[in-house]
Amino acid sequence: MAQEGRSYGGRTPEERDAERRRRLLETAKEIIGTKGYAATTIPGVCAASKVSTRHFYEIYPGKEDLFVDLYDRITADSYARVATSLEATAGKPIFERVPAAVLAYLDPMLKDPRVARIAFVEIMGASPRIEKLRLDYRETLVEIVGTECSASVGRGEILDRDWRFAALALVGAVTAIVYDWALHQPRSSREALEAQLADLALVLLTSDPPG
Amino acid sequence: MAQEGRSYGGRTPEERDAERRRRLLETAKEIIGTKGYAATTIPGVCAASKVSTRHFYEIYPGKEDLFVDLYDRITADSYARVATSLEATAGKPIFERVPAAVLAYLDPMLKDPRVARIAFVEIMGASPRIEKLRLDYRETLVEIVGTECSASVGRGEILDRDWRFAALALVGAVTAIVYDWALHQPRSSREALEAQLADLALVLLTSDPPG
DNA sequence: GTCATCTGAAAATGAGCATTGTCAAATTCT
DNA sequence: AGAATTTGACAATGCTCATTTTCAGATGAC
Repeated sequence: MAQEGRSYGGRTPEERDAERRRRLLETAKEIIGTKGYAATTIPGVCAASKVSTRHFYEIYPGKEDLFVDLYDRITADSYARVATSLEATAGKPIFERVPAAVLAYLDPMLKDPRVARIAFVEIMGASPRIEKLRLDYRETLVEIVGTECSASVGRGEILDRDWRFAALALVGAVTAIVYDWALHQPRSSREALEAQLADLALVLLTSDPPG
Repeated sequence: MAQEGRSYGGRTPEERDAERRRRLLETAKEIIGTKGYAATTIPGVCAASKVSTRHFYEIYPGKEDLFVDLYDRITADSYARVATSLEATAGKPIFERVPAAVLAYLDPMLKDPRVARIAFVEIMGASPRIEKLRLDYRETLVEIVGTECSASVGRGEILDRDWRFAALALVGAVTAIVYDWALHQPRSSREALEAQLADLALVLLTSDPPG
């Protein structure tokens, strides 16, 4: 019947909850990004993040929900970067906008191999709900590519083509390459990789289609 | 102490074993390719394939081994097709060999969406052992691409480039596209998709690299 | 100071399998 | 026919978690 609690340790209930959630997400990133989702257990995450299982279930309905929250935040971050990039390059030619947007999206994965593993590998086929989430998010990406590129076609910059096909190719290729780069040691410099990725994006989205 | 058994039902022990293995593999393909590896249980596979769990453990040490066997066979099949295709097009220009080999590899996945799901999604991050298997197999593919394309460079057909990067891009792109095609209904004709995939392979492996 | 609330740790519960063992019926060999 | 082997169904075991509950101590409100 407790309406909503009082302060404790100098923090409001909301602050305490947010702090626990932050620790859970940080630990989940570490464990899922290192051992994989299948090898991740709730007691394990709770122990490593110093949050009791009781508090865990006050925050999340279950294990899957923690993963969904984590993936949502990773994706939202990347999408926000893409939006910012596209705004920043508004009015510029597609040959500048596309590479900038792709690299903006990938920045979190290039900075942290755990994020790359979560977003590109662990997310796949983890569960029906998570798989649907992944495909829905990807569809948004496909639409963004289609919208931007179609507009560019209208401006006479590039030739029209099957944008869904091209977008899927780009997403698949970039996924495989970045995950491989994040895993391998030694590896080329981030700058070199980014130059290759920018070229790849241009080839797939802007160079004249065959046929 | 039984050395090795006698015939039963008109079949040798080896034949009976092979028959059970065949049923297990067929059922595993159906269940893993439909519900996913995470949702697959040994009792479930055994019931659906009419093999008792006792016999299952006479054939496989455990659950993971069935999946490994299935994936091994799927991969071996595709690799054999690639080898056959490359032999059949020996001496021909790279612009013919590459598309033919790529489509030869993909034939089993284009014929059966369950195979596409297993080879392209369920295999990812399923377990450390299976993930290593996937990456090892992919490395073989990367080497084949590198070998064939470098030879083509030597013949003056195409320009040299980072073949590992190009091969990973091709594998990643093709994976995403074929899985998407296998899942979506309605979908374009297989012929149309194959034409697009062939173009994609040519763009990534043979068209002049930027820079 | 006293009582209600909040906390972290740990124990308790329960479900879902993977894996092993049992056994009666079917088949083969001699 | 009779002994030995093989089979398939099913019961039994045990383990790994997810999820719930307990509880003694810490903290805040008044």
